[in-house]
Parts: sequence; C-alpha cells; structure tokens
Amino acid sequence: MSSPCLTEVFQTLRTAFGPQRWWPAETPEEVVIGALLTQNTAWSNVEKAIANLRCARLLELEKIAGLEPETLEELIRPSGYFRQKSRRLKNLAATITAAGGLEQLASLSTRKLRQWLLERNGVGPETADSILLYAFERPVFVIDAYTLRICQRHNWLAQDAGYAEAQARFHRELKKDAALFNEYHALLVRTGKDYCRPHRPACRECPLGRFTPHPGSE
DNA sequence: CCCCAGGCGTCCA
DNA sequence: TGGACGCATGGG
Repeated sequence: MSSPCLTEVFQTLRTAFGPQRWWPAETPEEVVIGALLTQNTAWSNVEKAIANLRCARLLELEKIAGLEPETLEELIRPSGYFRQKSRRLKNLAATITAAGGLEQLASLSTRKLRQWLLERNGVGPETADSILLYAFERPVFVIDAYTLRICQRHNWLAQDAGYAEAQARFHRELKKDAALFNEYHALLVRTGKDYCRPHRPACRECPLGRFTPHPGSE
C-alpha cells in the first residue's frame, strides 16, 4: 500500500477529528490578510496581528492600502517578518483595491486569478491557493509544509516531491469540490500539528497509522 | 539553550 | 534549476 486511496484517508481524518470550520476568518478580505501573515509563522502569532488590525478597525484591504508602512509594521509586528510583510501586504491590498476589490477579481477564471495572484510580490503557490480556496471558494487543493511532510513520511509521495507534484496527486484523485478541499486541507494541518512534527517519530495514536506501509508489505 | 511555525524572494553555482 | 540564505516574533 504505497498509494492509499486519498478519499479513504479523508474519511479517516474526518471521523477522527470532526469538522474543522476553516478558514478562521470572518470575511474574504480577512482570509487574504491572514494568508499573507501566516507565511512560515505560527497561527497564534498571526492572531495577535489580526486582533491589532481589528481593534484599530483596519481589517479591510482598502484601509490597509492607505496606511503608512511604519504604522502597519507596528500593528502586524507579532506575526514576524514585519517589515517584509508590511510592504507586501500593503502592496497586495493596494493592487486588489485598484483592481476593483475581490468582487471584481472573482469574475476571472480560476486559472487567470491564480496567475494574477502569483504575480504579486510575496504571493507564492501556497498563499495564492489559500486565497483561491478560502476567499474565492475555488476547488484548488492547498499544499503546505504539513501536507508535504505527512505525504512524504507515509511514503504516499517521493521524498523529494514538491508543491506541484503533491497538488497534482490530490487533483487527480479527488472530485474537484471546494468544500472537500477546504475540509481536507484543514484536517491535514490538524493532523500535522498533533502527529507529524519534524525530527520526531510518528506518534502512536496518529489516525493515519494504518496507512503507513511497513517494510516488506509491498 | 535549542527548535519550530499554515513561505517567499534573492543570489549564486 | 536548484540549493542556501535572510526575514522576526513567540511558544514549547
């Protein structure tokens, strides 16, 4: 079993953990902001930054686009890399606002929209796909460090598999359903946080234990 | 003290 | 084209 059925994996996680209710945001604009701020950063730190923005009534792209860079830096400081992220978030907010907001961008095809997002400074594949899935509800599977680590550790993917390869596997094998992709990715993050840490053996109670191939069980 | 977190851009061989 | 490196805070 070097290639388990990904639908079966989903059912197992869904039964083990229940619904995850992602993305933890109240509006699509908040998803965009959170997606940028959470890059290589613990979500607990992003929450502090989001709280600062909410408290200042600045949790909107149009308002962020008009802030002084130093002002934004201080608000998002807890989320780390605050100078980079301040510049990138302001640029992204200004570009989206200039384009007429998320509602206007929603008229683009998923392919065009992904391309448009990837052209923004500071927006790579995971950030773009997170925005596509969780802000625009497009059926695009998000690959993150947890997803890659889980798939590699269980030998569902080659050890050197990258973003595109992992995403292709999920797209090939699953029905293109935004609600499914939403829940699936959230469940993989949950699983990774609890059971698939780097440099730590797989935890015994990991619900995915039975999907791990044993030596000689080819 | 250490390592890690829901990445990305740049630089250099 | 691919591997190192910088970016920064906060928690375990």
